[in-house]
Amino acid sequence: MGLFLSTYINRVDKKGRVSFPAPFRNALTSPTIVLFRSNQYEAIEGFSIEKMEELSERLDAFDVFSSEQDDLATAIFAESVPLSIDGDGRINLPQELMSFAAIGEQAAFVGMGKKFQIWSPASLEARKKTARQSVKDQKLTLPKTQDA
Amino acid sequence: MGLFLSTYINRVDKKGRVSFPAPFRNALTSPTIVLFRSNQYEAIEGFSIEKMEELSERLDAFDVFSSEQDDLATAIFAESVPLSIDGDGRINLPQELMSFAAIGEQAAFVGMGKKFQIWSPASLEARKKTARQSVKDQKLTLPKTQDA
DNA sequence: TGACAAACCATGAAATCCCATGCTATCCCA
DNA sequence: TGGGATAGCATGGGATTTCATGGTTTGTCA
Repeated sequence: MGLFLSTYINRVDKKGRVSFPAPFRNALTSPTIVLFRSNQYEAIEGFSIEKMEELSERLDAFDVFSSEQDDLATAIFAESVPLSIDGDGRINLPQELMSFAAIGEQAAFVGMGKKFQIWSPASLEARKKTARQSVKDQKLTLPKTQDA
Repeated sequence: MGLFLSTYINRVDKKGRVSFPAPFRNALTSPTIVLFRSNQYEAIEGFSIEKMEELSERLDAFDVFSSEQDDLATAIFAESVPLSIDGDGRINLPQELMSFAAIGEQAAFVGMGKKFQIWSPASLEARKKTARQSVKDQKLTLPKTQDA
């Protein structure tokens, strides 16, 4: 599976339909995604269905004893919404998620590698600013991979 | 994967197409590159999509739902622009990146080893001048191993 | 039969592909 | 070594396809 990269802003029509960005579609191996509320922001978070299955396995294997993880997993799996991409490359954003993320006429699809988020464009701008700042301030860097 | 070396200046046509220098193409293993705004200069930076995949793996070291992961992913992946090189060896420079780097009719491709930059030729000249001066003044040398 | 969701169709704009051209560097052979 | 043939490359223009987006019809289920 490819990566979700870049940011795309698409229009939400009155039926709640939005075009799922073509590059994101190409990153998927199956036309099904899973959406749920971000636990940090007023935004929607999403994975491919494969990633969701992988998460589930990981939780089963390692994290059963962390109650914190368990709560999170429970919340996510319980509240997640599976959506399929229609023949025209669109998804139907559930009303409840839209209002949670304050999404109106436009939705910003934000690529984050293996996951993506959906924001109201206005909130996203602020978020990007603080993300950049936070990386700078905390001097966050990516750890090196162990060479195989 | 080979290295990006030397500097090439190519013409940007009215559709926003530029020939991606042949030696740079040969340095790639897949015809997809990723561009983003340099955070130091008014220039575009880029590398191969493989590099991006490597970054994604490193990001996996963080917990999926941690704010560190989120900050990094937002700062890195959300701002990037994937582009594929067409059958004629050209890319389509997004308008937004072009104006950020003040690129008009010509684009200068600057090889920097594993990454490259794209400049407006004029800005590049200025930059080269100060870079040379800085090397002279500070007697900069290369570390034995360097971070990307 | 009515209401809602899903499939289907239409359209304009933008990105991509395809073909053509001329220039330059390289090759090849006398 | 000279010089013509050849191939690679940057560049331009037109044709074609993709994509986002809007509307219409069909299907489904109460």
